[in-house]
Amino acid sequence: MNTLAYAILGLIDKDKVTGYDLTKIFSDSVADFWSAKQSQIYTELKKLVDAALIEYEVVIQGEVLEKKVYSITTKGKEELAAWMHEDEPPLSQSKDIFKLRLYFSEQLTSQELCGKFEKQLEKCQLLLTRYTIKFNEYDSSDIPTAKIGDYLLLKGAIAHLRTQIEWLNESLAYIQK
Amino acid sequence: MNTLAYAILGLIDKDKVTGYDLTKIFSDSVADFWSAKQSQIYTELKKLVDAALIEYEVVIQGEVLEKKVYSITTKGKEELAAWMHEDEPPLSQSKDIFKLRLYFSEQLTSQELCGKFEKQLEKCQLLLTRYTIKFNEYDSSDIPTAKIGDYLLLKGAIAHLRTQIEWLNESLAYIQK
DNA sequence: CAGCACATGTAATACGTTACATGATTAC
DNA sequence: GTAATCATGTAACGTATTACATGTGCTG
Repeated sequence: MNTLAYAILGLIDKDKVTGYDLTKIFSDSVADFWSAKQSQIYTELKKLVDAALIEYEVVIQGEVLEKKVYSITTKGKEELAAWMHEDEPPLSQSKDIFKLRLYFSEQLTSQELCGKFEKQLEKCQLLLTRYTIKFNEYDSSDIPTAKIGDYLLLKGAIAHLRTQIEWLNESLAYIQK
Repeated sequence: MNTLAYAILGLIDKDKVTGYDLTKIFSDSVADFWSAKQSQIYTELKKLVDAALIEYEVVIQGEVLEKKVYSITTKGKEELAAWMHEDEPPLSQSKDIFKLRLYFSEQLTSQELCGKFEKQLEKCQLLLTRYTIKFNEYDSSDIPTAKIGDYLLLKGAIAHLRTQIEWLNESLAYIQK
């Protein structure tokens, strides 16, 4: 089983969802630390059903539209619990094209590089705004146990973005001088 | 052409290297923002030679061992320059199993979660130490133009790790209370 | 009734990892 | 002389993306 399978298992365990719901979750709420495309999700769901780790109930939406609402099985819960207790792998090595290009920055003029930094800054600031809005929806004095993970992750993502923005600004100043 | 191809092109442009050298570079110096395995590197080198973006000279190491020292062609330089000027893609979505598990933290006891945070902290601290040693090798008042990218990237990686460590410590305190 | 969101699936292709396979050079 | 490092390559498999393919439901 791959990580995506466990991610799906965990999400279904949190809440009964359809494949469509998962698609949205993987492109929005958990996108900061895991992502998957629609086609991958549907194929993985099928495998999980075959492995009897999840099952589904067909629900009629409107007149005829059948949707599959998935839930986790006992066997699925066991698998998920076992995975949760596994040792963590080495620190994740992310791939970042912006940084890669920066490593080859001799190729660009100072002006061109600054332009790239400015665009990157904008993107980070936009995302920071979105995350901050989300964060402000929490009442920090009263986080329900089930939401502690979400809360801490969001806090981490915001801290990371702030540091990134600070670094981009400092680097920009450094290049301009 | 995929990003790995451009990464290799950029590295060969910086310095004549062998496939073996690239393998080390991708697992050490640039691993923080791009990585690749040995098998992938050798296949990609072959493709780049076929596309006439790089060429190689066979050098005899010792008595008989033939090694291929790659260099970039004019066509390769053009391709690299074109790629460098492309617009940046959306902010990279990294995949992080530690964070994914944190999202499902209800599955774990407080003690278990703390254990995971402590282990993660150790890993981050170890890496920070390594990066700091590297950073101290620079004379910050005199960075040669060709090394500005390296320097800024290292600075960014250190800032990122410090923030990560701070976040892990705060989160640990939060869970323990 | 139009346009967007909801809903599910498959096929082809591309990218990445693990494992296999082999041999020379160097430093101790 | 032996172990670590240098050096190159392929095969099989696993994971991920893009594109194809289709149809319903809801809101204005």
